[in-house]
Order: sequence, then C-alpha cells, then structure tokens
Amino acid sequence: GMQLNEKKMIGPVPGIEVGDEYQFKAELNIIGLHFNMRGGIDYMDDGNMKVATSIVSSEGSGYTDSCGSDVMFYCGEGGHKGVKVIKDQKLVAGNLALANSMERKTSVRVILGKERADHRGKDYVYDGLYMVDKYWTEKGPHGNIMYKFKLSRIAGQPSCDFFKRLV
Amino acid sequence: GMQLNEKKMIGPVPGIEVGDEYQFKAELNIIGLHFNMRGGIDYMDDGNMKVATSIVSSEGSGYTDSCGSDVMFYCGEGGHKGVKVIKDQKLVAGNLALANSMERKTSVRVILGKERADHRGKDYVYDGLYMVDKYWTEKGPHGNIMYKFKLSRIAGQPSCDFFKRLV
DNA sequence: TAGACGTAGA
DNA sequence: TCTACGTCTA
Repeated sequence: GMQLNEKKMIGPVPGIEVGDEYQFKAELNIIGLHFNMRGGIDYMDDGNMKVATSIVSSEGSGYTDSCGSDVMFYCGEGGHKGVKVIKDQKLVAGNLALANSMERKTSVRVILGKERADHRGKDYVYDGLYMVDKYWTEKGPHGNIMYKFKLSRIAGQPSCDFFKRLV
Repeated sequence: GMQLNEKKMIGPVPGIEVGDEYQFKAELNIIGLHFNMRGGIDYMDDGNMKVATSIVSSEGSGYTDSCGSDVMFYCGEGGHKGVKVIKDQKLVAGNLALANSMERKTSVRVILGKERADHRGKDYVYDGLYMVDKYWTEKGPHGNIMYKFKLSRIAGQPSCDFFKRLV
C-alpha cells in the first residue's frame, strides 16, 4: 500500500484542519502531521540547519508543558527515562531544531495529546500553527537542566477547544 | 473518534480477507486483526482460560519462525531483550494462550510481517486461520529454553503469496 | 546502536 | 510497574 505521508513539510498540511482528532501517534504519521512515532519534536532540513515541523504536547509523560489560549510553554526533550532522571537536556536534535525555528521564523504545527478518561491511550488534536518566541534553560523538578520553549499561536486560525491547560 | 476494534474475537474478522496488507501494528489494531501493539501473540478469555486470537510472525526480530505453504513453526515470546538473551521462556501469557488454543481446538489468525526493502518498517499481511498442532521446548541459539509451536493452516482458504519462508 | 512526550495488558 | 516479534531518526 501507499503511505499518505510522502512529504515532510513546514506549515499547514493540506486537508488537515484545526480541531481534527486522532487516536495514535501512528495516525499523525500517516496523515502527515507529525512523523516522529515516539518523540515529541519532529524536524527537517531547511537549508543548512534543521528546523522543527511539529511538536506533540502529550499529557502524562512527565513533562510539564502548559497551554493557554494562544501561548504555550513546551519542555525540551531528553534527560529522562520514564520517571528516572538521567541527565541534563542538551541543545541537540529536536531541541536545537526548535531553537532554529525561532531563528528562521518558521511556524511549528502543534498537536495536543490528552489522556483518555479510561486511561487507554490518548487523543491527539491538531491545534494549529505557532511561532517560537524564545527559549531558555531552567532547573527541572528533579534538578536537571531542561529547555523551555515559549510559543505563540499565529492569529487568525479557528479556535480549538479540545482542551486548554491554563498557564 | 470511534475505534473500529470494538470486539476481540476468535476466528475471521468480518471484512478482512486473506492477503490484506497493512503497514503498522497499529493498523492491525484498528481493523481488529491483532490488538497487541507490541507483542506477537494476542489472546482473550475463553471461559476459564485464555486462548490465542492471533499471532504476528515478524521478520528481523531475533525470532526464528519458519513458514511453509500450510505449516508454520512459531517461536514463543519472552526471554530476550533485543539481541541480549535474558532468561528462559515460560509457559505464561501468550505462550500459555497458544497452548490453550491447542487444547480447546480454537483457530488462530496468522499475520506475516516482512521487513520492507528500504528497511523503513514492515509490511503485514493476513495469512488466514491456523490450528495449533503441538508445542514443545528446545534450546534456542543462545542456550535458553524457548517454546516452539507448530501450526497448520486450515484447508479451503485462499492462498496467500505475500511471502513464504521454506521450512 | 541507542534514544524518543508510544500503547496495551498482566 | 514491567514486558511485549514497535517504529523512526540520528
């Protein structure tokens, strides 16, 4: 069979609208919203650097993201395995790509993952395009260095009421 | 959204035919062929015991299954992590369920997984219904005890030429 | 080869 | 909490 996810791209995915819901990371892959089956940050080459294409903020994964109506704070990736803290996060891979997205001023697709009421998996909803405003490091709850990214939702997009955690 | 995989069952899945192909274990879950997202053996309650509903024989996973035109030898699950051998397999969980399928004389759906040419994931094809003929233990290539199951394809089903590894 | 905000079930 | 024939990228 053919995959629908032929091309990884920055910006909106044709046919996908704000509020569209999915049940698996694998579905996000198939429809082209987010190709990273495990990781929260997906990215691609843009000239000589890698920039983020999409991020998934997923509940119940040990991260402390927060999401308001048009601003979100997203934790960088790495540094822990499950609940055990291993080491400091580094500005590499997905974290570096998000930083580059700020420098390049390229948009990032945001997908929100909410644990289902029956605790059997999560629902994922496409929340639209955001820009990376800034990033910094801070000590996480376990004392390790973590990257934090502040993103702002691009104006003019349909609202998405799937769920919003207050900042 | 609604899942299509509402009910786990023994035997054929309505609408699914021999030869149907899929690209992800998650798809097998969605259409109801195999609900176990990781494990190769899926099973359910049948009265007071658990019996297998389906198995996935997946290439390149360290197992040494073999599959002819109507007979297959399937390795039990457990006992290793990646390439590192940990311990002997036990007659529990999926292995026990397959043994019970033999005792109960209930059919098992067989899905064959073949690594794609570009090594990006696997293709899965539904190969039809099999019966468990017998099982035994033997020393695996790393010296640990492994369960082996011999299954025979139920006659009268369409042939499936996706791939057959000679016994 | 190892790491990554995966999933379901025992 | 852990295991399970996952799946992709670096």
